[in-house]
Amino acid sequence: MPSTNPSDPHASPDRKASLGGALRRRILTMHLAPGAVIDETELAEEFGLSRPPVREAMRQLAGEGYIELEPNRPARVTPLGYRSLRDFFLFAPVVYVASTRLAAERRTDAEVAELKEIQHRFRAAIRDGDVDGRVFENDRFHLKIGEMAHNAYVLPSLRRCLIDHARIAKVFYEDQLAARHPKMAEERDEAAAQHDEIIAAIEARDPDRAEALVRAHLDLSRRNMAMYAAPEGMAIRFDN
Amino acid sequence: MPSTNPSDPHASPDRKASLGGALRRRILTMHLAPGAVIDETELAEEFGLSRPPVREAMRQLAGEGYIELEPNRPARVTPLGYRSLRDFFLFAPVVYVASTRLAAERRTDAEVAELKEIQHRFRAAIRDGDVDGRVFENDRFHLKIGEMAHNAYVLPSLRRCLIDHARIAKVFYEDQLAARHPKMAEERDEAAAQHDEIIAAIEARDPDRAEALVRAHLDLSRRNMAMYAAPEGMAIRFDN
DNA sequence: GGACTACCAGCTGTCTACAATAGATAGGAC
DNA sequence: GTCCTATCTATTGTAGACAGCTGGTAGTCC
Repeated sequence: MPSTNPSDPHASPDRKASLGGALRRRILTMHLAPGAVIDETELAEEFGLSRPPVREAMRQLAGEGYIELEPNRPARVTPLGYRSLRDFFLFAPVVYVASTRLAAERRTDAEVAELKEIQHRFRAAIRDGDVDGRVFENDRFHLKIGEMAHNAYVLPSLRRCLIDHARIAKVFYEDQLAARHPKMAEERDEAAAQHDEIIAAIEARDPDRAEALVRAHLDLSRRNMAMYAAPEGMAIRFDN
Repeated sequence: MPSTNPSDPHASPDRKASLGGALRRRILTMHLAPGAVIDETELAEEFGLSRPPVREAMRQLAGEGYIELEPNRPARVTPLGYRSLRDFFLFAPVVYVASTRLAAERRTDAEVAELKEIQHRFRAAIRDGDVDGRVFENDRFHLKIGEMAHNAYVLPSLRRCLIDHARIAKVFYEDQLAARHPKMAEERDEAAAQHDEIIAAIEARDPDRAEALVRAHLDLSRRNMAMYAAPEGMAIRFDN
């Protein structure tokens, strides 16, 4: 019985919260691939729980959009289809702009400080070549801005977008060919620089500038994704 | 044991779906007031279920924003504070406009037909003075438009807004003093007429007109809410 | 008389065991 | 040989019982 083992890292007092956090992270970083089936029994054993609390956690994750449930069928990680990309770039700007504008108007000093800490960890992950950490801290960064908006409706909307933001980004980052592309390093640095500018605009309580910056930030992602999904043809001549 | 009673209306094959639907409806129509505690045991008995499936349903509802959960504390219906009104009218236009524009671009004929059916039931509820039915069908109407947008991110965002749209409207409609106000009947008819115009714009695949209409629709609600929350002073003279 | 403490009731959280359903596999019929 | 069908297994869904926490109450001490 794994739960009786004191060295088990998951035998902590709140194993359920641990389960939820772990599942979210695995889905965001694509360690659980879109469409992958999730076995209740397996998770229960891994976290030293019985199935009912695991099932509760699954329901919650389903409500948040991480997984999808069908009756009498195993739970599956929310798929990420070709349509997701289009859907995302249609709706995400709306949510991100609303979130960032409100954050610029309503932020507290303590929140700005916390945002800077997240950005610090984000830059550290880039420096260390830690792709998962980079995806995760980027998620935390935008989520924190959503919290700073202090609006009960913005935050859940943003959360749903961020799930697929992270997963779309991960697809791009982990592609080895794309990773070697010189534009890749450029994009990485520019994204980090944009984060700094967004922080500055929010700190200065300047919604207009914050909006312009976050639009540019999303546009950078969008252009990279387009380049990745529909690259230029290879420079090969068939004339030898 | 209520579940063994064949005449029990809740002993249907899918009691859990029934539970979720009933709870959502009760919360939308304010039969479960904001902040009200929800007793698991009570619900389990009412729907002829044991507590685990009830708890699962609660988690799902929490994820969707209907209720709030805290550890070792009873579940509570999501509160509806003075800030909710402001938050709602700040963010709802953004979501409704996105939803309606996309619906106008992507709708199918079958969906338009279904939307007209919902509108038919909405008008019937108004005619019959059925306040709960009016609130519920209005919710269904806007939700259907969200489905017609065929965008995985818009729909959950809209869902969260609609929960409080229904509840805010219910506060207004059920106020007896406001109900007697002559503006009330006017607003009722105008809202229904706007629904018809929105349907027409979506059917005509005209996103711009649909956007203008839905903005006007929200503005009508907003003005009424403002009037309700901050009415003009009473016309009483203290001179006798 | 007021305040602190220990007990107690009720609820939430969890576990084990059982029932029901879906998919897979093997057997038989055409 | 192919298709259909029936059984069988693995997984999901549910029930009932137990453990742990919270809040209230009553009793006692200062």
